[in-house]
Amino acid sequence: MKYDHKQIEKKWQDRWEEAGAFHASDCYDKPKYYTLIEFPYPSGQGLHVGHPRSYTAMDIIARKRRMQGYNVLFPIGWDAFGLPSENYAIKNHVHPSEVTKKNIARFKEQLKSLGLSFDWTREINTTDPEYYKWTQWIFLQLFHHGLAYKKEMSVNWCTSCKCVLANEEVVNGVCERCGSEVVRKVKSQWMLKITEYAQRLIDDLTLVDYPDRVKAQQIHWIGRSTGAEVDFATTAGDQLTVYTTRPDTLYGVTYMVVSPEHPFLEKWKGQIKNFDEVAAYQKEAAKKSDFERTEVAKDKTGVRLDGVSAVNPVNGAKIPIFISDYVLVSYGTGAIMAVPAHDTRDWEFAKKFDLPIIEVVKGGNVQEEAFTDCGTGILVNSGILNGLPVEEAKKKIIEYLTEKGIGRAKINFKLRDWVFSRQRYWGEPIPIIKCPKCGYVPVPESELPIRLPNVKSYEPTDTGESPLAHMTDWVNTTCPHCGGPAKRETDTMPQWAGSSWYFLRYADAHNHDALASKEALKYWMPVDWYNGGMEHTTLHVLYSRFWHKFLYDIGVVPTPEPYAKRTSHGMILGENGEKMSKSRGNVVNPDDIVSEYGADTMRLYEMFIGDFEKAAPWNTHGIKGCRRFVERFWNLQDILCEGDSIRKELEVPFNKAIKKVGEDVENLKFNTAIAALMSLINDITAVGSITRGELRIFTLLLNLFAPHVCEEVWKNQKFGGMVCLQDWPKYDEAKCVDKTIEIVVQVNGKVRAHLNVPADIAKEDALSQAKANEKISAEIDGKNLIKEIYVPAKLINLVVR
RNA sequence: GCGGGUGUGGUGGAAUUGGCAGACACGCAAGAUUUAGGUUCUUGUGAGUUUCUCGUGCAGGUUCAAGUCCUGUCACCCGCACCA
Repeated sequence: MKYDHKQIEKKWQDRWEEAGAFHASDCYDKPKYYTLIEFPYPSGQGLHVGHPRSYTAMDIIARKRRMQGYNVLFPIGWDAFGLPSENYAIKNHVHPSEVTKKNIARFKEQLKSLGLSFDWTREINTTDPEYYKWTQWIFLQLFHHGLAYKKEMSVNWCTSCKCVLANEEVVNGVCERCGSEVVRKVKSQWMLKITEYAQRLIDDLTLVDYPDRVKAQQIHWIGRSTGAEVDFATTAGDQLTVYTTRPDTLYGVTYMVVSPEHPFLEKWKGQIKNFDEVAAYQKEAAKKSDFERTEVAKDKTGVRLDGVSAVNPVNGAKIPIFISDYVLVSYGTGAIMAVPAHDTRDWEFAKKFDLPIIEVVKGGNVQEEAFTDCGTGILVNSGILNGLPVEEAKKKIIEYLTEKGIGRAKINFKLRDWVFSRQRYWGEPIPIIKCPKCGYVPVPESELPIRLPNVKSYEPTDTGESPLAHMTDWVNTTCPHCGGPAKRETDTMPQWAGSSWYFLRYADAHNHDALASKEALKYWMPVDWYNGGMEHTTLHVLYSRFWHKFLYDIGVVPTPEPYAKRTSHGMILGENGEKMSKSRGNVVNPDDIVSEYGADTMRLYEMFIGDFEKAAPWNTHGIKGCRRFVERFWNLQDILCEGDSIRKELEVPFNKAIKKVGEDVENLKFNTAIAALMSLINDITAVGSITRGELRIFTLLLNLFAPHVCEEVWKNQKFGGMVCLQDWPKYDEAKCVDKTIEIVVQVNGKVRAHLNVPADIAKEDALSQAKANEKISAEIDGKNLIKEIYVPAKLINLVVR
């Protein structure tokens, strides 16, 4: 019999489907296991070899859990709203839903050809009104709870997409998606108050099993800092409040800085003698995009306010106020107290503008560089704080300021609220009606979903309005509150909306009355294991944790966190070690691999390629090794011998392999799990034959990685049923150790001999055998034996002089 | 600058309570089978001046013993970045 992957793979994909082998059961008394992959965006390019890396890994976990007796949910769906489909639609004058439909069909076919054990009965699609009804419903709940609000604000505007971007979508000053320049623009936007959850998003990381690097990145992104607000009196009459993390250095303040956008500047117009200069600087700063602003970061610029100054509240010193773009209006209070002796940026600015530098923490040479160390310094020149270490001084000054009513302890976050509107067509309409009398009125829940109307042109407008704005029939409506004429919101939601809750829908994908039933959520949540890309750490994962926490607070979901465990895979790079991309010409098409070598080989190779969590370059030669392995497995059928059990000589290799494959898979060490199976097949080949019992175990193990060929062998050998529905094999710990072992004998740390001894040999026997060894005795005779090191079952080291 | 990570044969990568560095695979070489081989099988394969020595980015240290622990340093990758 020759191995023919084309015939075998299609056949078993069909049989699994006919048998419903991978359908999650709705009977809730069995233990459940929910494995999740990031549902793909069905792009026009089709599947990338990167997709199957994550999918196969979770497929392996899902298959193993089924064999371990769990009711497994391993679902799939489509994150189908988004710009590429819309742009394609604009260019080719087809409806984005048509494009999406076509792309999904292609993706589906490609995914099915990989033999992934998805439960297709729960397939979802974010662009389906039955689905986005509930995305809109969640938005309404956020609105009712004051977490969705409209705000006039300066936003990131992509000049090419003609669309607002979230902070998270701006990378190095350019649009994450298209790479075009991003500028600031003031627009009225829907915002979501993710900042309200900042602290809990940090705290609850202790409840989940995420890799440290993911936790660290989220914590860093949320950017909590503790410090104090301090009120400074000014000669203009207003109190200028600043935020500082170093209130202990208050006596060292020699000037203050406000951001160019600070509202006081307009208010103080009459008193600022050099207002022309100030206005010119403001204008210059506003023109710069964020990118330019950070590009020139090295050189500090600014203008001193002539006519207004401040007073240091602790020592009465009169201090000048500057305006400079190194202070951001969006963080803290938009103003700072500058302590050049102990802050690098303030130090640079002070040097440039020749401002005094007063040392208040001893330990460095503040005329040479800022001394920022908080651990070792002692306060000096600081009145009531003199002699205190930094941390104590912080406490004392906050107490003092609080008592006097001129300051208070304060916690700040770098995290900003989430800009939630997009001026594009292909997204969920925001279910809000703007009434001239009643303001923003939510659409009644009974009217959901608000469907996307058919428009003639999907082209975004240059005024920055959504294409929906031209649809007067759709836009003009009546106010649900007062019944008067009103207009619909024409902005749509960002792509992140549908993906912020999709894992909930899988629990009960066809429910018409709720996003999912309470019982289904209670049973299936949380997701037990979620694997995805590192690039979503501060986007999708953070956003969906936020939504989930909100839904938890209003009693919709039963768990405070959506994902109990999150892991991340490394990228698959091109053969040249660079990121795969069309422009680099190093893209590998998974279809070609599946067609030439088969899905089983492809799956094995993607798992064998290297450490799952690290990036790995694709290597076409490497695939051959995996194909050979599959064929060697297939050919085991030709060397079958009598017997239904494992023979003595293979007892240890088999027990070891069962143990190792099981453990490695749990730790994402797929590469070494496969290596263990390759070793095992080498052991079998060395023996020259295999019993039915041995082949049975091997097939059960390999089935996780290469399911099709294993089903075929399973059927050929008439083991009964389907291999994917069998029990995971057990091993005997006692049979995982060899009866005789090899002990290394070292002299002065250098290997000099190997001993074959019984595994349970006593220390004395081992030592005397070692010394009796010819080579060893030649080394040690006539020398002083100072030390004997014995590591049981491993090594002997004789130290001589 | 801050946070996270990586550095091992010709190649992808194994090896972590410190205990034989290079598992497994690719590639390469020799041999066998074959009309043929981009097939299969067998054997070999870190380097060298080969009874031995050297070898895990570099320089030190601890230890009987270091890829692994400590100190310093270099290079590269990812994320963030004037966040007070």
